[in-house]
Amino acid sequence: MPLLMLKDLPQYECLIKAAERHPALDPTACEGFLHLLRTGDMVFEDILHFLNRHNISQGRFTVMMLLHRPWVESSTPASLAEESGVTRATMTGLIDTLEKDGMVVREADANDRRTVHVRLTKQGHASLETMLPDYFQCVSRIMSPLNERERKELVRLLQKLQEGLTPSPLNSSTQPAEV
Amino acid sequence: MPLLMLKDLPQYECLIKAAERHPALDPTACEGFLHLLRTGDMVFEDILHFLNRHNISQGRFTVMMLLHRPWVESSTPASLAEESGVTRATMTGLIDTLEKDGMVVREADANDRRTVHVRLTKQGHASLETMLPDYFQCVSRIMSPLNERERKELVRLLQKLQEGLTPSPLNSSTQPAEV
DNA sequence: TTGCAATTATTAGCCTCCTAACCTTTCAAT
DNA sequence: ATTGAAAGGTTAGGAGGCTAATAATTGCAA
Repeated sequence: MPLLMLKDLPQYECLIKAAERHPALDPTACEGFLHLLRTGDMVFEDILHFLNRHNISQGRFTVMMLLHRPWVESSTPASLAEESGVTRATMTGLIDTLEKDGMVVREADANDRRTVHVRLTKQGHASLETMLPDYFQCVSRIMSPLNERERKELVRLLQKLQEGLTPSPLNSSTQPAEV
Repeated sequence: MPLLMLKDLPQYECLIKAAERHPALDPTACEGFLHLLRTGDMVFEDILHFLNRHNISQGRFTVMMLLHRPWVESSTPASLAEESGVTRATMTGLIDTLEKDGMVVREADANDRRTVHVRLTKQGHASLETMLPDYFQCVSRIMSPLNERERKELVRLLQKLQEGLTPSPLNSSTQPAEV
């Protein structure tokens, strides 16, 4: 289900009229809000086509990207869940499928018998490298309507919004991810 | 699952370095792309809190909003599915739950015995009116980091992206929605 | 008028996420 | 040493999407 379920966005004039009935409605806020969700949906739908082309789910692709980082040789389910933003239970299922497909292997930890290490297989690395050019072309095409200056301005505005939304600044513990 | 599964966004320097290994990677495109999905996720997470406060799902809230439009007295499941961007099968389930909760009623069509009309009950209208002030305050708070000029600029940039993504301009058949 | 295609709504079954509970292992405090 | 809390991974069950198939109805065309 898309984040924003409305197929057609309300016109600005409609928002103005609706604001007469609803004092709390801020038209420009609503307009920006709706366009934000809508654009995210359309971008993600484009990415879904990429994922379908390569017969992989969003979750499995993200796990493979995380394990493909040059300085990461292996990782644990808990760490992958944390970096991905899914629960550990969900990560177990993602790893199950990836392992069944021969993309990753589970390995026991020598010191702590609770922890498991997940590593991309040779086939996993090769499979991801096959997808990446298509992925980056996809991203470039999506952003192509904006020039360099507009992209920078967009990022600046989005960062301002993100700062206002960050619940607690304590989450900057882990190292930033890489593509 | 969030649209973007990475908890921490890659730093711009990481993108530069990754571009050395991947010729197709455009750093500024990736940066904008990642921030766009990330911001959409954070905004939507905020809305999820609103929905949980009022014990309603995103889908059911959208259906009630569509039926609450002043010029809409009733609508059909097919039309609601179309406007919401979900399948008719999904819409059947949403209406089932709303009907069970007394928010909407199904009514037979006088002329076409295939079609069903869905209408908000008095209780449905009242229930939605109770949520709306909280909803609009939520939206206003989310957009509060940007001033009027920045909001307009954001909408302009997002619209440019949307135009590049629109698959076919034939979809402008239905009337734009209202909040 | 009779038959066939299109449309409406629904049902059934699948997938993937989630929460809650569970078992094992580790670690720390007594 | 022992016990209890914390952490890692997994399992079980539920919610909500989706596609595909089904049943009833309509409308058009031969």
